[in-house]
Amino acid sequence: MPELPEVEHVVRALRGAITGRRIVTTELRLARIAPDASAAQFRRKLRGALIKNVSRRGKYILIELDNDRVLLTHLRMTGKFVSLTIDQILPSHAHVVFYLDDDRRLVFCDMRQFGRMIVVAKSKLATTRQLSELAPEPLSDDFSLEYLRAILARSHRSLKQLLLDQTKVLGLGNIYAAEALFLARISPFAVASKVSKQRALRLHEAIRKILSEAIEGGSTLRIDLQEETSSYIGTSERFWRVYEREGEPCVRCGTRIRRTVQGGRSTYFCSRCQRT
DNA sequence: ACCCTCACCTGCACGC
DNA sequence: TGCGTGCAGGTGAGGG
Repeated sequence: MPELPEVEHVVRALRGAITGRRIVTTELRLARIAPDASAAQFRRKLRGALIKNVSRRGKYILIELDNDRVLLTHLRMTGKFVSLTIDQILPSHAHVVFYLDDDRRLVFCDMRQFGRMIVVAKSKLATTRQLSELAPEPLSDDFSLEYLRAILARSHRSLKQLLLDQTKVLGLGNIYAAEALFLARISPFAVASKVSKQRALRLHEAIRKILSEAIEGGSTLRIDLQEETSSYIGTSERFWRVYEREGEPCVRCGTRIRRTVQGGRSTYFCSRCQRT
């Protein structure tokens, strides 16, 4: 599920659902979700805290508390939040339960158990390992064409791999990296340092377009109305131009979309539209 | 410093 | 039906 746009949707939904609530108590049911704290420490750091705001840095969710701490959450592959009343039964893979003062429970579910939570002092937020190395927000002015060109010039990796590196370009995952490269009409195998100025410009525009389109829910967004998934906070499904479309015709030229493995991950591309 | 590979998990689709 | 295989949108440890 979650690359930057999906995380942004989760953040917006969470903000509406839990801002102003107080955390009465917390149940950490699977220790590896919060590896830096015991269940008791985790509960203690959050007990009684008022949720002031919910925000995002890259794919990290920041739940800001009034006790000078921030609950950092990364959904990784399958993490989800769901809001339940006190008498609804817990879904499967419910690993963390936050009991709120409105008699609801905010539940973190994660089938693959890859998701992570950490409570950080607000004063240490900027220097915390998870956040300190991240590239600039891709939709902010800091992610300028000049920044991207500098990053490209310094790297001899393939573009696809570079785009997945959160310390270089923030927010893309396997899907949006493929989609951005398709939009920019550049091969995922192109060597970063050899990308021309014009292609760098196209890539810069494509990254911003693919992310903002997904966030603002342009024509390609359709909300999944299925009962089960719509109860999860911030869930949606989309139409992809190349991702998971192996063998189907390219939306630009009709050539069959190809899939190959690059760095151990699937890469989808049009071999005609995306020449180096 | 940089970059690659693999491990971390469960579930699901597929072929035999 | 049942079993084995491969694959899944993310990261970070470990090693070259």
